[in-house]
Amino acid sequence: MDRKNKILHAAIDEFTDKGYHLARVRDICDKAKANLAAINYYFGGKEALYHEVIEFVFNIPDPFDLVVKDRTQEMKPEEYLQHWIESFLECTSSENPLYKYRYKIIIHEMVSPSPLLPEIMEHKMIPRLARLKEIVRKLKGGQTTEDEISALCMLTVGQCIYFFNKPMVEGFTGQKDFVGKNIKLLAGKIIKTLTI
Amino acid sequence: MDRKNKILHAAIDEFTDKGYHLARVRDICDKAKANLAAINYYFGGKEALYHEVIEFVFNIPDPFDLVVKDRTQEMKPEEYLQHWIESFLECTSSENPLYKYRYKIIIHEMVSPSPLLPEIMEHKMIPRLARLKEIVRKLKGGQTTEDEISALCMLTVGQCIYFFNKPMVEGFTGQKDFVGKNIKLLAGKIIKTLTI
DNA sequence: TAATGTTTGAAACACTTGTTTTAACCTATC
DNA sequence: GATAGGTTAAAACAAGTGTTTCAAACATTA
Repeated sequence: MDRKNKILHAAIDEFTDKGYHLARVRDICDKAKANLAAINYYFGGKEALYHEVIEFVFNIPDPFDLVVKDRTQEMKPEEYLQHWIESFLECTSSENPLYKYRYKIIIHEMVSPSPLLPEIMEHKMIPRLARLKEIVRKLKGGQTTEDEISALCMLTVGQCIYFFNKPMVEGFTGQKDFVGKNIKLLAGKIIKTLTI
Repeated sequence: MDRKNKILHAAIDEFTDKGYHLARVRDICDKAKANLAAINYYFGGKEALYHEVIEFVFNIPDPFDLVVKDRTQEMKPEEYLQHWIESFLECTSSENPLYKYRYKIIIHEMVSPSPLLPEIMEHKMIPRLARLKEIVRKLKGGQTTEDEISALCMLTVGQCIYFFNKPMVEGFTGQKDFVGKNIKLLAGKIIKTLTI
C-alpha cells in the first residue's frame, strides 16, 4: 500500500475512534509511519483529510446493501425492514470494523459536530433516512400520519444505534458480546415497534 | 451569587455542551466573568471542577423523581414505566436546561470518555439502570430470561435517548419541536416495546 | 489603625497541535 | 550521468490550552 493510502486508512481509524476534533494528525502519522508533513503534502490539511475519510467510509457497502441490492422493489416491506434491522445490529457487534465506521462517524458528528456536518447530513444521512421512511410508509399504509411515520423510523434507528454504546451495554449486561448473542431477540422486538 | 458558584454554573453549561475534553477553562471563566486563575484557586483544576459538576448535575431531581417520590412500591409497573418514559422524553424537549444536563453528560461520556467515566458509571448510571431492570422484571414476570429483561431496558433507553439528537430529529422531520408535540404518541409506542 | 489571611488579576510558563519551511532524498527521463 | 519533478524528513512556527506565579486589592479581626 502506498503512503497516501496508508495515511488515509490510519485517518479512518483515528477519526472514527475519536471524532474530528479529538483526532490528532500526529497520531495518524504515527499509525501510518509517515512524517508529520505528509498529511498536508498529500491531502492539504486535517479537514481535507477528514473529507476524504467521509467519502471513503460512506461508500463502503454495508451487509444490508449487499443483501438487498436491486431487489428493493420486489421485496415485501416486512422482509426489507427485517434485513435492515438485523444488518444494523450486526454492524454494531461485527468483528469487521469496516461496518462500524459509518455509524461511528455519525455518532461523533451528532455529539460534537465538525465543519462538515451540514454536508454529511444533506448528502449521506437524509437520503438514507428518506428511503427508510418510504418503506415504512409502504408498510403502514396511507392512513398513517407523516409524524407517526417519522416517529417509527426514529424509534427504530434509536433502538439499533444505542447498541454501539460498548461501555453502556457491557456495564449494563456485564457481557462482552450481548448484541451478537441476542441479534434475533433484539431484531424481533424492534420489528414489533413497526408492525404493531 | 458568589464567584465560586458562578464558575460552577458556567462550568455546567460548558461541560454539558461540549463534553469534558472540548470544554475550555477560558470559556468557562469568560461566561462567569472570572479570571482564568479562579478555577485553580477555587477548585484545583479542570478535572476537579468537572467532578463537582458531575455531583451537582446528578443530584438534580428530574421530573420523574418528583412524580414518583416514595410511591415506587405502591405503583403498578405499567404506571411507573409510563411515567419513566414520558419524563425522559420531556427532558429531551424541555425548555428547562436543568433536566437535560444529566443526559448530555452521559451522552458525551459514552462517545468521548473522560477520566471520570468509571466513577460515573458505577455510582450514577448502573444503580439507575438496575432500578429500571427491577421494574421491568416485575412487569414481565418470572419466566422471562435475564437477557430479555436487559434487552427490553436498553431498547427503551435507546428509543428515548435518541431524541436528544437535535440535529438528527430536526434534519429528519424538518420540525423544531417534534418531540414536545408528539410525546404521547412516542411514549405510547415505546411502552408497547415493553408490554407486548 | 495595623496585622493577617483571603481573593483577584495580569502575566508568564510549559505543553500541545495544525501548519509551514527548507533542505535532502529519491526516481524517472533525456 | 545530469536534470527535473515528485517525495520525505526534521525543525520551527503560531495559535491554543491548562496551570502557576506573584503582587495588588480586599476583607476581617485584634
